[in-house]
Amino acid sequence: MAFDPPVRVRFAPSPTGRLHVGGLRTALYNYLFARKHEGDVVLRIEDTDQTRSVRGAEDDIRDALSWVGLDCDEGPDQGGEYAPYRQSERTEHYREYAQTLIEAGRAYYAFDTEGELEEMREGNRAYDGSTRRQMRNSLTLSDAEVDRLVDAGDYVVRLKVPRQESARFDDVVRGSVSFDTSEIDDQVLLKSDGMPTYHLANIVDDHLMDISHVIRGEEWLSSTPKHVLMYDALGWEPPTFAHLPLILSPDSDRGGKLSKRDANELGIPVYVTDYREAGYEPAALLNFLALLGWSPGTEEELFSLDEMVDAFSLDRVGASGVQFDLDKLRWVNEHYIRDLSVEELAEKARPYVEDEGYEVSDERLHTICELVQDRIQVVPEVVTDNRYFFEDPKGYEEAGVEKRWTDESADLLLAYADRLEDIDTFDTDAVETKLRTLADEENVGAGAVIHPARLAVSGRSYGPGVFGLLAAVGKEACIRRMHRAAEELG
RNA sequence: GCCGCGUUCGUCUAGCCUGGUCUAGGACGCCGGCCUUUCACGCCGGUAACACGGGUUCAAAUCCCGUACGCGGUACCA
Repeated sequence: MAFDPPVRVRFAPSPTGRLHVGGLRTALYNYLFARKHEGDVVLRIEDTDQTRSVRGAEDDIRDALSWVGLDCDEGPDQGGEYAPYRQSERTEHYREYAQTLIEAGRAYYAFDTEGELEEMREGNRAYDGSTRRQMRNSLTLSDAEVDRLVDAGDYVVRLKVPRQESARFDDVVRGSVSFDTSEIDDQVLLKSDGMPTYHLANIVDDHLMDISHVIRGEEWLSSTPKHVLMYDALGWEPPTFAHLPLILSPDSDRGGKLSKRDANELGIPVYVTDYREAGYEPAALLNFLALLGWSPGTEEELFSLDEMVDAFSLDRVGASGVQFDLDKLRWVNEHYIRDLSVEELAEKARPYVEDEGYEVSDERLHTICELVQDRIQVVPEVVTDNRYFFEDPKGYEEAGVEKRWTDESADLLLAYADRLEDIDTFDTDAVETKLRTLADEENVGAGAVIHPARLAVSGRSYGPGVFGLLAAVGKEACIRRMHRAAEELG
């Protein structure tokens, strides 16, 4: 469905740090909406704060987006007819419109020092219609003085917010939102270093780039009336706004936006590229994120990117904050892992296996992956959850021993180990046959051997089917581990 | 503090706009069972919610008002 004025959305991160999952979700929703309506996605880098800019951040953003496969139509890399796409390279535009605003009487120069501003704030006043007359600006100083100060170059431009008006706008997810302008202060538009603030740059670029829909986080909701005032002052039509619910920390006691600290303390990655390191499937991350704040209205939960594009609609986006749920992400990821071919899984798992210092042949890794594929949730668990494939167990799971190890276990295990010696082709069928005949001859249930064998070889009471497990661990190791378990567990 | 936004199972949500079909549906998690003389997958079942108080109405999760709570904003940060 294409819109009349063509849909153009922008994802506008600031390179003050690596791309956050919340940022990725914003990018996703923009992407889904644009693709759904056959529109364009613009990547715009909002680097107007030179002091907070972090080297490498832009590369990380690029990396993250390309890893998950959200491709933009225009941006610093691919260019486009609205270039440049870095705000630091567009300063002349901002200066031009700041000037227009001043000439229209909708903005003014201000020369207050930091000390003067501080003093005002201590008096609990805001720089607004009620105080601007007491400050040092082009509204209170003589023209000659203003010219002199402007020439000296040390000034800012502030928006002249009208008193006692209502600034209202429609938000796709929240409906009509309105603010009384007396609550809004005279926001700085152009900083003393010549750079624009977010507010100015944002509306100038959105207008110049023909952005039709502004889809961004709720933290921007309160600054939107300022933007609406500026659109009005410049005689521009504002875009359609959609403010997305914030992603909150899953720790309800802590509350607030999901932060870097939560990441470390709750084991949740916050940066997109950390999800890559942690072995999540990019498609799964996207799928999970889509569901965090949006609902298709059906009972489907698993979507490919294309399916999401199809099902997406902004008016099915919720308005309340959502807690990040790592368990749910893992569940989604689990499904994507099952959809992988064994070869793909093995290929993805290899680096994690090698990082742990283990060596393994392609053939054996393939066998291991086959065994564990439907019981892991993230790729690295091929090794972290199944170390016994690579080294002898360092101990035995206590609960398992308690439940499964009996007085006769050691003898049965030793007998089984003996019979394993006779096997030439040590495969799943062979170890199973040996075990079942032993159980028959000893007149015990197969479980009487199965459980101790699993415990001895893997150190645990759960895992892949035992016979496949034993075969994959190999003859020598199995026999060695059984002897050791018989000794240690008696 | 002030302003704005929000509030359905522990969590993500459907339902709310267009009151009755909601003894509130699904999913994650958790618990139990089946399958497997093993583990998991799978399947089946269970657990658990309309923040509170007033209205309006024959009827309210759904509409209105208030309160509480949560979140966001309140910078020459984005």
